Amino acid sequence: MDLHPSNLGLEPLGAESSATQRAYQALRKLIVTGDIKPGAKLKIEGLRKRLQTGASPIREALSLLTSDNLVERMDQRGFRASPTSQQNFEEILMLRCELENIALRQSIANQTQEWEESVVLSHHRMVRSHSSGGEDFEDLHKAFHMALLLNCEGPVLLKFCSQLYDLNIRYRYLAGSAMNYKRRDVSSEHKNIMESAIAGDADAACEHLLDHYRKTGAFLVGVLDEAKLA
Amino acid sequence: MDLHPSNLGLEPLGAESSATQRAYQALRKLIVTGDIKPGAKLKIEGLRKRLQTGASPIREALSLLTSDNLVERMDQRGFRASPTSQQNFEEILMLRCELENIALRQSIANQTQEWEESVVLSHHRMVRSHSSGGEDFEDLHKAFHMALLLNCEGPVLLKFCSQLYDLNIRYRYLAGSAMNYKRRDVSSEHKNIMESAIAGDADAACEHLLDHYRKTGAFLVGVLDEAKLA
DNA sequence: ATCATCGAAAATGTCGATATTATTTTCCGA
DNA sequence: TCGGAAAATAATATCGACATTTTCGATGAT
Repeated sequence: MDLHPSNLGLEPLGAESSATQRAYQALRKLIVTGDIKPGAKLKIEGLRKRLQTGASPIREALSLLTSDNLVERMDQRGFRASPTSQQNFEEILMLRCELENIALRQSIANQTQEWEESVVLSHHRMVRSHSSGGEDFEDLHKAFHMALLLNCEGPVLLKFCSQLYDLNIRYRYLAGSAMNYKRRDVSSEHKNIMESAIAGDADAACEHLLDHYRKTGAFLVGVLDEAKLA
Repeated sequence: MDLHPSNLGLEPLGAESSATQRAYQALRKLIVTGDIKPGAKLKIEGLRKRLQTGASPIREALSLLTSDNLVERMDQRGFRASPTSQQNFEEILMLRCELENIALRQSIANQTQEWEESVVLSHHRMVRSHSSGGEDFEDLHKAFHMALLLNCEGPVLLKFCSQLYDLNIRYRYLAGSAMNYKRRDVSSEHKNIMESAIAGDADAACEHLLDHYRKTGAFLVGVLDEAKLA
């Protein structure tokens, strides 16, 4: 019964029905992963050839991405990928902490068996992909974090969280995607979050979650600083 | 130097440059004010005639509105105005309280002379329009509330607040726009917020602000309940 | 009489072309 | 030689037409 298509970016990416959806997903990925650099101009003609589709779907996809804060529209001068900055990163981090704190507490308050199981399952899949060096780790990582929140019964809140996740992960790709997770022991952090959440201890779960974000954040600021990004 | 066009919905609506912008603003207004009813199907052909423009601008405008949560896209079945519900209203109210609380505190923390003046000015304009029964009261009311937050130096946060404001005001129109403000003494609430903010008292300002929202919210839930909306 | 299936009508999504607008290059004058 | 205006170039924004999909209604069988 879910009529909302651009749901949370967690659909099976394989066979999208409309060309617009394909272009939307493809462009989103290109921008989030950094294949299209922050601030880069997005020329319709170039994208048309790159994605093998017409101009209309491209244009609609860009319009959708505009309101996701991944693309900016310059009134009669086309589109460009949203620029990055340390200020922007810190704002995203702050908003993520605030909103996910709310969402996670609600999720835990509404605790059900199905939700518990979905959290355990998504965690397991993420861990398995990580140890086997799976290519889909990033998707599963997002799936895990969203699974934690998904029980909160607030569609708008969830959408904000999903948007902010994508905005944030963009900075991780900028710093080199593999590196971060090898150098930090992030597994135990995930495990702590999951276990506290399942145990119904909202305070502990949120503390672990926000800690996780702030540590990742501090780490990233350091790396990005070296890379002279901002 | 502000390149972002769909800024916060506070631009002069008069002469938009592109047809897409015109359609976007027009459709937004039609939906927010309830001229287009919640859940109504948005047929391209109909809108094309109604707004005197081509199909492409309409489609792009609808795509933009989709990410603003004012329009929903059904994969191969066109668009429709987002439905309303009491749950949705309560979520919006909650998020507004959380986010504006953050934004207002930051605004006050960054207090400057220009900001103070813009708050006073926008308040005065709103009051004047109200007493003279001006047609633009709703726009000025939004301008006042946004002016309070505008100093917070967080573009994403501001955008969220602006979006939530529009989602919220939609419910007020649903209940009959004039009625609400006549029956409640909202003037003193506004005044309290403004004076506390200018005085630099963040705690008091936020308390007044959230109180203002919660009172309006409770009032609206009552009215909407009678109207058997949700 | 009810339900399923088929067909007609309408609406969506997509494409190619065109006019308008921005950008770059060139050329002329100071 | 440098600055600025004007033409040339490129890119965007918009339109109209077409193909595909959905929806609604009618027909016919059980």
